[in-house]
Amino acid sequence: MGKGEDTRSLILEAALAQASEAGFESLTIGTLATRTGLSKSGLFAHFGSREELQIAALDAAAELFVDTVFAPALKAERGLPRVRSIFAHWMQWTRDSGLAHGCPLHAAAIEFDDKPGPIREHLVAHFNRLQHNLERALTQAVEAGQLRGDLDISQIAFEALGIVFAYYHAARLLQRPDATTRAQAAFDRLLAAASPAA
Amino acid sequence: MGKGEDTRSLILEAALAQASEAGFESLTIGTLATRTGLSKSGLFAHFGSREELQIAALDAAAELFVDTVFAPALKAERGLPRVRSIFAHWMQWTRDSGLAHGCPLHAAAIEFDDKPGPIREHLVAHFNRLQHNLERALTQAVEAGQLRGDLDISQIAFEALGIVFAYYHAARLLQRPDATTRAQAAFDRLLAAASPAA
DNA sequence: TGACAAATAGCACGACCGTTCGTATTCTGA
DNA sequence: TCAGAATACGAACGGTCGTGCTATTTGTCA
Repeated sequence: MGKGEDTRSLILEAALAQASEAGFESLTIGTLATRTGLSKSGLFAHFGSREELQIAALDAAAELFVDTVFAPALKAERGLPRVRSIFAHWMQWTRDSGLAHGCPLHAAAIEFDDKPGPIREHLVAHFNRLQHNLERALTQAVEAGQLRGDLDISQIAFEALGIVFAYYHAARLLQRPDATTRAQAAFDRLLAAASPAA
Repeated sequence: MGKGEDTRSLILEAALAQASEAGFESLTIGTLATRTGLSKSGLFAHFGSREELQIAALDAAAELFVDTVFAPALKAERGLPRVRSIFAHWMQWTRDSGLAHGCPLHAAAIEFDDKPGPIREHLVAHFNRLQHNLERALTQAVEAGQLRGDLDISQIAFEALGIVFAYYHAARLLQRPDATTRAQAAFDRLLAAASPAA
């Protein structure tokens, strides 16, 4: 009950767009107030502090990520198809979720990797969950006999993350048109080396 | 001639440390003035604008990167040894160069990937140079017969960059002790798949 | 419909931002 | 040594920052 909840999620929506464009440091009360049409103090009252606002936005981003990347991948069948589906959704998740500019989680990862505090802790938890979800999908592919049994799952997840980071870098900063192709090739090679046939 | 040059490089040294700790957005006149013991206006006079200061710091970081990563690798012999040397220096270049905290270039890459302007252009140029230097070393390994002749050099460079990004992420944000091992394993696998024997 | 709570606005605060300008200090070369 | 240039400082500016406080509006339920 209450329309406070409504405006709160409107604020968070604007916050995600802002974080996507210019990072979490740019998540300022004044900017967000202008963006939502609220007054500074009116917006402020919803969170109590800037840090709480940043945490709320971070958690919202993580939730949106799960909904956009992992949830749809559940429709693909268990094992390799689901792994490939996760990767495909992952690369274009900001587009799919309306965050036209970069991945807020990636931005936060660099901005807060050296700043202890609750934001950093939330961020680490989100990335650990991402890693865990990814490893589970990979494990299922192993169980289905689609990937080698002696595989180091954690290593595959590590390298997959790297491919996505390189993709973001090439696509966004360098604006390279071959970014998608390169990332896909890297991922295919990663899975090929992990398949039992070889 | 002149002591202006001296203080200027002292300022840039402090700026690199600051950017390593908290990113380029944290490169503020006031902070840097305190850090160097100069007055705000005194420091300001050396650059004329904050943006010029940021550009100078960015260029200094890129120069330091080349001196710390590529220059020492020239001592290793041409081909695979040099490629491996580059990678080894790359992973620990911030330690080697006294920037105890993250890589400023990596931070800048995320902070400015969506902000057009001279800073972004400088950054793109630096990363293109990095890519070029890396590809040259790889090409030499191909010419020496240490890597396959039909190799897509650019693809290898793309994936190597991804491995380094994943390493930064695991080592800094997640503080995972296996970060170095994972990155080295990924790089070894990358080179193994590119070697002619297979 | 009226009372009460929830939500929002208005205003002020101290701090820091980049920048300008006039002045003082320090260095340098003849 | 002494003039002139190079360098650094201090104070002030208009802005924006996060955050309190007090009103005022808005929504909700008996």
